[in-house]
Amino acid sequence: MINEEIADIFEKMSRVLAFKGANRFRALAYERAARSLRDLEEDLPEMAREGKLEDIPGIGKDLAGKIQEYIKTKRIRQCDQERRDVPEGLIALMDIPGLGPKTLSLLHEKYQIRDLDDLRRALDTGKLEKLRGFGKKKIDNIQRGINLWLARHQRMPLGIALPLAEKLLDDLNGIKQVERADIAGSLRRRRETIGDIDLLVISTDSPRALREFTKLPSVKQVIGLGDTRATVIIEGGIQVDVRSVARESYGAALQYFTGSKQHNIHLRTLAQKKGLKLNEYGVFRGEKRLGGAREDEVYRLVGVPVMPPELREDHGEIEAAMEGRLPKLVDLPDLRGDLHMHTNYSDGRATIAEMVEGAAALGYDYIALTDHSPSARIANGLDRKRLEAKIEELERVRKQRGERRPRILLGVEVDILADGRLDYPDEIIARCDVVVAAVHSSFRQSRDRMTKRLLDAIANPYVHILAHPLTRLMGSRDAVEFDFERIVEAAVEAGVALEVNAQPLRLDLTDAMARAAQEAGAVLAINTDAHSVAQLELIRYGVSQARRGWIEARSVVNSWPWTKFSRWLGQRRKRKSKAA
DNA sequence: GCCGTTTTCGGCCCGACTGTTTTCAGTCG
Repeated sequence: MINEEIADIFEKMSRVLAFKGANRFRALAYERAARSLRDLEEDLPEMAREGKLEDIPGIGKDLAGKIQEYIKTKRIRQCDQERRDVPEGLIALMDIPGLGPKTLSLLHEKYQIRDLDDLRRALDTGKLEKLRGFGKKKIDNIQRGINLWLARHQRMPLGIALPLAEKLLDDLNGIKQVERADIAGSLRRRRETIGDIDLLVISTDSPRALREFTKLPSVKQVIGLGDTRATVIIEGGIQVDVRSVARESYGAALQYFTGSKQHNIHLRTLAQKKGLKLNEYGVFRGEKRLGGAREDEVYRLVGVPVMPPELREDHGEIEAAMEGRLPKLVDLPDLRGDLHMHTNYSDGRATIAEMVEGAAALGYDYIALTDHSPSARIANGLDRKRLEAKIEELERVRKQRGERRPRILLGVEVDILADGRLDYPDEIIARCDVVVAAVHSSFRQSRDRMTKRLLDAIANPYVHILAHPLTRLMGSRDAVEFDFERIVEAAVEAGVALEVNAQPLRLDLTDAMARAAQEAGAVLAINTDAHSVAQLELIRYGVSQARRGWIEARSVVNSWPWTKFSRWLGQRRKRKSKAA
């Protein structure tokens, strides 16, 4: 997409300028612009045609001209020129922790270092020690930064980071000097991938508490240790920052370290306009401290109602809060059922009875057991005969449990074949209470074919849910390509729900797509796709993803009471009979 | 390079930590 291409150019430009020692605010302007373009929903060429480029935050006359130039010629001359004398590999090195533009610039000038290999050679031969300002510690730090960079080149999925952080919280709470500990940062905002783990504590003796923290068994390496902050590496090469603050500043610190950066800048700007100063210690007017012990107090003083962390991306939540139109985000207790899970009839590990028992423990009112259709051979998809066997067993479990919840619905996860047909004939899926359709093969079809394929599936009157629409697997498989707007439109028209799949490597739909779908009037289903009893608990990742997408319970079919939900299940089929 | 309820110039979020510095620059979040 052209927006991304231009954002990349601006991002690089920002780094090139910093490297060259240009006015740092000029570099910052490019960085801001790049971010703004990445957040943009509209197509740049379209906005250019309508003369609306300068409406984009951070885009002024000059950058609008550069965007125009790129749309016309696929390049931006001034950016190409600026980049000419800066080696490509050097720019990438700015991602290494501890290496900034100034240091790299010096290394380039003195030793002609152009890329990672040059840098490592220079380190190995001990050349750097001769440079002014380069002591042993600094050189060690660069070496460590390189290792870290190589190890965690990719961000960690939320589903790995959150349990690790929760374990660390337990450990912190076990330290005598720690009064309270919380998760902050992108983890608290539940971003789908996490760079570092940020933790915050109140302590009776901060230096001591932090020292104790660095001695925990899970800590592999101490990067930094001060009176208010400790930075360590834990197992798996993950960086953890712990900050200790006074009780009266805790709310301000929690707000500050939760971010996002853009959200904070926006909030600070508002504070400034009111003549206030907002930092991690509190809200101040001049020297006078107005508050900061509680997070909601910080927001209130700035004149913005507090909002859930998942919204804090500066994607319109501050404006929405001030205008009193914050969404009532869906939450875990809202969910009354899970509509996508597998048993040992296909590739799940647990029996029907075990899955039902697990769902009962979560307090669900209804669930659908959705095993695979036959073309999913690796997943042991059910042919007609085994489907009959499953139906019989399901009946047995139903009888055994009597009136006890959850209600057990016969479901199926039917493959959407490459040509758009479903992997069961209508007469079979018509017998299922809940039909979940999904792509599991031919991922690389053209955008047009994939769009048609999904439209065909949505058009089938027995389909209730389009599962994991993007079909991505983080770190191993890219999302399939299709015209999302058309799919949403068709789903709204048909009353088909789009899934927010809670599997940590899927998180599919994305937050932005879920939000766009809800805005277009679509309904959603938040499901685990569980393959074991334990995986039923993954639901929280689906919920946090939905919350990041501003999703309200009213849009989530499996938060609806049984009568409303069962009516929705039946509605599709009535339409069919009306049409027939 | 952007931007404006201190507005067309002069700011731009702001504080902690580190290392090597004798008073601060670089980097990070």
